Amino acid sequence: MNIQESIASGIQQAFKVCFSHDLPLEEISLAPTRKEFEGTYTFVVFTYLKVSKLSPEATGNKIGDYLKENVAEVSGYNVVKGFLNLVLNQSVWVDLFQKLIANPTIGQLPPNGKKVMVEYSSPNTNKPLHLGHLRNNFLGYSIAEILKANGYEVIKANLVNDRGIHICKSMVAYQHFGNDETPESSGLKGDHLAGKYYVLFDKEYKKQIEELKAEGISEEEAKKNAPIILEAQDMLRKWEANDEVVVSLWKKMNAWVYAGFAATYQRMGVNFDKFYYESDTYLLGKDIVEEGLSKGVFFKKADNSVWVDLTDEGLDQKLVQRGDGTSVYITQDLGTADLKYKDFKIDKSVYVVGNEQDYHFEVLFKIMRKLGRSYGSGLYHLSYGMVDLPTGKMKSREGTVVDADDLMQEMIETAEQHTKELGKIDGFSSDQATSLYEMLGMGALKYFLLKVDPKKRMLFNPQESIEFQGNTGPFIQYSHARIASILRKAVQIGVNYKTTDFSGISHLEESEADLIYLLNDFDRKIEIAGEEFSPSVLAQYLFDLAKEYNRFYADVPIFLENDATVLAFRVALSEQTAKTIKKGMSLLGITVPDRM
RNA sequence: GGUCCUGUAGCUCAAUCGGAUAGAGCAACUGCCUUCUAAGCAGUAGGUUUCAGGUUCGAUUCCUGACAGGAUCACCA
Repeated sequence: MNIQESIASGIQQAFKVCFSHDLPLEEISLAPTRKEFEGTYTFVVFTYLKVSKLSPEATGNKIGDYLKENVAEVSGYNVVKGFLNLVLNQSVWVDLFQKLIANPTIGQLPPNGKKVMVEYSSPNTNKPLHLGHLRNNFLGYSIAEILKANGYEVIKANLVNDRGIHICKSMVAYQHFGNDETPESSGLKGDHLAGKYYVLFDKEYKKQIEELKAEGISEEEAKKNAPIILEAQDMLRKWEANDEVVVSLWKKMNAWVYAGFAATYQRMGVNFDKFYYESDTYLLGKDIVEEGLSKGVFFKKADNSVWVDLTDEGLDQKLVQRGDGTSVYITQDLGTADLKYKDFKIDKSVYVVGNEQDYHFEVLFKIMRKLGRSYGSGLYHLSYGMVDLPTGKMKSREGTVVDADDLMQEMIETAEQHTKELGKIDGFSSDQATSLYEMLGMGALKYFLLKVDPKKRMLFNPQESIEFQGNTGPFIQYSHARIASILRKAVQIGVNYKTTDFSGISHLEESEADLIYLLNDFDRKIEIAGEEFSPSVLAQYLFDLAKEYNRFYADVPIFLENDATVLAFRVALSEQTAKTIKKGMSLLGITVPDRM
């Protein structure tokens, strides 16, 4: 039983004894005491005045007295208005700390026997990744790691959008303007090469529209009849008919793009257990349409099109198959959802997709639940907001995007410059220095994107957003490096912090108790982050932890301590903090250095 | 127009699902390196939580209504 549980059960007893009232354990909630007051946990008594039939103060005092007498961990209390602040015995902290360091699997909850798939990234193969994709990839990777830490078996999946009219646009433009250019001949990364032709297509398309308009054709008609768009549509038909020339071009350009993506993913530090390709899955879902019809979940209209009626759930009627029997977007998503289940027998499925698709996923999930899928209740759309630039929204076709590769490179270069200015690379080999810059640059970028609540849209200012001080990745990385330095010194002068028994310690500094409180909170934060699908919970926690450690570091000189046990305790406290930071940051996909 | 999301310090974000005097970082200003890494620590200043009502011991949080920003409402994906 942990401290909170034993206090809660003490409160339950107190209610029984003092007010002859049965209070269910789940109803008892303890909040951390605010810094200004003495105490660790606070119990708010206002709610229970009807039960106690006493004033707030008297109620608090009565419960406080009972807890002080009957709960070993509680050494004192104070009541301010209706807030009962509980002061814990100092020995509680030392005991708690000894338990923490005895646990070899820090930050890993026991297996829960459940399987979850996290689908993220899901790029289009007609253009390179940009800033928005970075948020998606970092979020997806991190939430997968967080779910693992919560005891799930996790499958990371990437559903690659490798077919459709947008892919054909790049291909048509390449046929026209490519001159057999290749990544090798152009020196461009494959995905950037494909992206170049996607932009060229749009340019030519716009030009043709203007030409048609000059001939007196309406804009609407011009958009439909520009020769190059007709060509792209024709190419899509040929692709679906397995035309040899089209398919071989498609394969060639896709291979370039995949090579480019692989390099980008590697630098991002993300990975996948399973790739799905829309070119394989786009015809799925027809059997589910049949199933839905026979179960009465779907219905047919006069033109033979198939619909689902979600008006009873506050939504509209939604088309799931066209009158001519061809699929729409949601048809294949229905099929893919089932495919994922068939492949892995998953209990839950998380889709990391931007919030512009909120409605789509609401519909998709409602349909799967109506169809009675076993995983229906485990479907979750991790919807995240856009990343805006100071100039407004990013638009790929207008070239106002922040390219992912460029941004990562820039971050790493900034980290290098910053590190050199601080003169911190004495004794580093050039390989070590390079990997440090990479670690810091990527750490800053990932932390920046992950510290914000996913569902909020956020602003990215290339000039100002990336800092290395304050609430940033490098600040936490720095704290880790500081501790690593302490540990090196401890080993050097022979401190036996791993085998010392700390139970004799009778006094703790405030910052030490606060640190233990935070360290003990790690598992709970992992749980919350998992339940809320929010890495930002962990990011915030790690910042608080690093902040608290730095406070301790400034307040308490470790190696000047005369008492060998206390000295060893402080080193052990440092080590536990380092382990927690390292594990926590790894759940965000961020690595931490031993020196910087 | 319907639906959904968001609105907190000059800026970027928090606030433990209704709790105490709303907290951090950046930017500004003051201190602290002959002591374990100053990418740090301590401090000053900065707020009518968009606005108006309501619910109650208590509201940034819940309800209603405005206002502002965004997304979506395709037989596109």
